[in-house]
Amino acid sequence: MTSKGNYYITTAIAYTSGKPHIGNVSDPVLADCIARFKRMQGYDVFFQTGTDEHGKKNEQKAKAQGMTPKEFVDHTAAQVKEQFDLMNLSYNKFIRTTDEYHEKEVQRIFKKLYDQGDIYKGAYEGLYCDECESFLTESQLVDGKCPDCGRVPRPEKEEAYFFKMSNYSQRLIDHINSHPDFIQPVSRRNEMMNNFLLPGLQDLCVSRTSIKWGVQVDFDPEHVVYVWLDALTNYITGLGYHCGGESGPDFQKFWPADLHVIGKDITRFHTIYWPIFLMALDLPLPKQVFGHPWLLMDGSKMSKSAGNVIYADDLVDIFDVDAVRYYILKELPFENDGNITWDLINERTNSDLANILGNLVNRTVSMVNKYFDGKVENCGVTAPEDEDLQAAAAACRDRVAAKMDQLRTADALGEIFALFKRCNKYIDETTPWILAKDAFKYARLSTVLYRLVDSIATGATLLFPFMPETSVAILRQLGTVPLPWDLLDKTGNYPDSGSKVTESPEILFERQEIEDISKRLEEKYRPTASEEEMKRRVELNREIQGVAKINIEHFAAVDLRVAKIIDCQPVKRAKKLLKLTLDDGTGVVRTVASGIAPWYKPEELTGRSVVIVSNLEPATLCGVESQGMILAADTPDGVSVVFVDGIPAGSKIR
RNA sequence: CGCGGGGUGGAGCAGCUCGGUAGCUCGUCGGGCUCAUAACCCGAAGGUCGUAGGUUCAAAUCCUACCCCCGCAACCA
Repeated sequence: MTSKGNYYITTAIAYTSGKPHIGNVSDPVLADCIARFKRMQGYDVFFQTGTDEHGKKNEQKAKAQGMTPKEFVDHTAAQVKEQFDLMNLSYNKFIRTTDEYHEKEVQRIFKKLYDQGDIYKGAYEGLYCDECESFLTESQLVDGKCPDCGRVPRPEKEEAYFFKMSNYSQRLIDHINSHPDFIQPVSRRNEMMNNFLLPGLQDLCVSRTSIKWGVQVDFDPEHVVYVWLDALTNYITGLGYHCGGESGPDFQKFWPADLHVIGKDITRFHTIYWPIFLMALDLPLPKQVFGHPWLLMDGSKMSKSAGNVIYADDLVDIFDVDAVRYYILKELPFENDGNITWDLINERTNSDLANILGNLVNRTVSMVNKYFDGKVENCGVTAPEDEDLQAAAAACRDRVAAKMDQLRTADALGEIFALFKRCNKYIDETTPWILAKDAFKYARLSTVLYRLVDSIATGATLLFPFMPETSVAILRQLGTVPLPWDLLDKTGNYPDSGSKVTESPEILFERQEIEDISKRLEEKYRPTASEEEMKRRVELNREIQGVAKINIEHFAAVDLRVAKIIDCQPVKRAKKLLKLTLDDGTGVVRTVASGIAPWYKPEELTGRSVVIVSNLEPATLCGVESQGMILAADTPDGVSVVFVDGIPAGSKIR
C-alpha cells in the first residue's frame, strides 16, 4: 500500500513524580487509537510519548527517599513505561527529558534564543525563604511567614532568564484566528484568547537558579532551564531536530506535528508558549492541539490524598486491556469530563463487549461449526433482508473515519458497535436454526452465515485501532486476517470459500458481577490495607517522635483559654471559614475565624464552649480579623472541634 | 458581583454553534427466540431538558435574572 502521507502525533510527556493513574494514561490511549487508525488508513505515522523528568518536585522526592534525582526518575520513568506498555501503546518513540541528546539540544535552543534576543536576563522578584530555598507568593504566606518552616522570608531577587513573549503574540493571535481548528475543542480556544492572549502576555520565566535538577544553561552554569522550554521541546528533539544544524531525517519527514494530544490543564502551554517558541526557532507550528477532558473518579478528581485513585494495572487485572481501552475511548468525552467507577466500567464491559460483541462472535462461530463443519461458503442465495445489513457494513468504514477526523473516538466506536448490533438483529431476522432444519435451505443458510462472518470481519477490522488484541482475536476465530482498508467500503471481502472458523471459540469477554469484582478487590487490597495501616502507625510514631521537644516555658507561652461561642456566621466567599464571636470571660467579645465550615453548621456551634489560643497574633482571613484560634483535631473524617462545655469562659488551661 | 465548566426520564451521556417530533447505552416491565456468554431480537413505561421571566408562530437550543454542583483561585490562626 502506498503511503497517504505522513502523520506525527504526540502525547504530553508524563511527569515522573510517581506511578501514573488511569487518568494519566487516558491521553496516551487516545493518541494511540488515533495513531493506529491513521496507520490503518495508510498514513506513515510517528507516534511519540515519554516522560518529563526534571524539576524541583523530583529533586525533593528523591531526597526524601534517599536517592539521587536520576535514580528516582529512572525508577518512576520505568513505572510510567510499564503502565503505558500495559495499555498496549504503539508508540514509535519514548522520549525522556533526561536523554542526553534532548538535554544537549535544549541547551542549544536556549543559547540560540538568547543570542537572537528572545531570551533576556532579568530578575525574578519576590519573597524568598532561605530555609526552603524557594520563592513564596504573598498569598502563600502564613502570618507573614513561610508555610513550611515558619521562618520570615525576605525580599529577594533571583536572577533569571525570561522569554520575551510580546514580540510574537500578535502573530500567534493571527494564527489562531486564521486556523480555526488549531485548538480543539473550541471552548478552549476562546479561553486562551480571552484570558491570556488578548489581555497581553507576560514574559515567561525560563530559568531558575534555585533548582539543580535540570538542564544546565551552558553559558551560565548557575542556571537551569525551567520546565516548559525543556519539556515542550521534546516534540522536536525526539525527531532529531538539530538547532542551527542539519536535523535528522525523521524531523524533516514528520515536522510539523499533525496533532498534540494533551490534557486540558496544559492547553495554555501548548497553544501559547509552544507556538511562540517555534516561531522564535523559525519552525512551522503544529497543525492541531487537542486539550481533552479528564476522567473523573466517581465525579471527583483523582488524587492520592483523596484515596480514590484507580491504576491501569488494577483495572487490567480485573477486566482486560482492551476493555479498559474501550472504556477510556468510549467514555472520555469531547467537551466535558468523563466519569469512571468500577461499576460503570463493568456495566460497559458486560453489555457492549460480552453481550453484544463477544456473544455475537461466539454464536456465529458456533453456527458455522454446527451447520457447515466450520467451513464458510457462500452459495449466493440472497434475500431482501440482506440489504440493510450489507448497507450498514459497507457504510461503516467511512462513518468511523468521519468521526475519527473529528477525534470523536466515542462516536466512532458507536458506529462500529451499531454494525455489531445490526448483525445480532440479522440473525434474528434470518433465523439460521430454522433454515438448518430444511435441507433445501442450506444454500440460503450458507449465504446468511457468510454475510454474518463478512460483516463481523469488517467490524473487527475497524476495531483494531481501538482494541487491537480483540480485533486480532475475532479475526483469528473467523479464520481470517484484517480486511484491506481500501476495500472496506464494500462487502464480500471475506474469502468465500476454503476459510474455516475456529473449532472451539474462546470467550472474548467474560461477564462479571459487580459483587464478585468487589470481593476480588477486597481480597487484593486487604493485605495491602493492613500494610498501609502498619505504615501509617510507623509514620505516626515517627511524626510524634520527630517533633522537637519543648520545655515548660515554651508551653507556658501559649495561653489557652476556655471561651463560649456566642455567635457564629459563615464568611462570604470563603468555603471553609466560619466567623466565631466568642465570650472569653473578659466581657469584651473576641472574633475568631476558623476553617471548620465543611464539618460544622453555625447553629450547632452557638452556645458551646471551646478552647482558644488567646495570645495568637491577629491575622486577617477573607476580610475577617481573627484574634486567636480554636483547638480542633484532624481526624480521618475531617475535623473535630475540642468542646469543653460546662467549663466557665476565661478559665486558663495548663 | 474572582475565573471557568456544568445542571436533560433511576444511572451514565448526546443534542445547544445553524431554534421546529428530546436521542443513545444501562437498568425496569411485557413479549419473542433458542444458534449463543441467563446472552440475542421486538415492544412499553418513565423526562414541565435546574428555577423564573423574556424574544419568537415555535426554545433543551437565543436573551436576562436567580438557585445548585464541580474545577481553579481564595482559604483551613
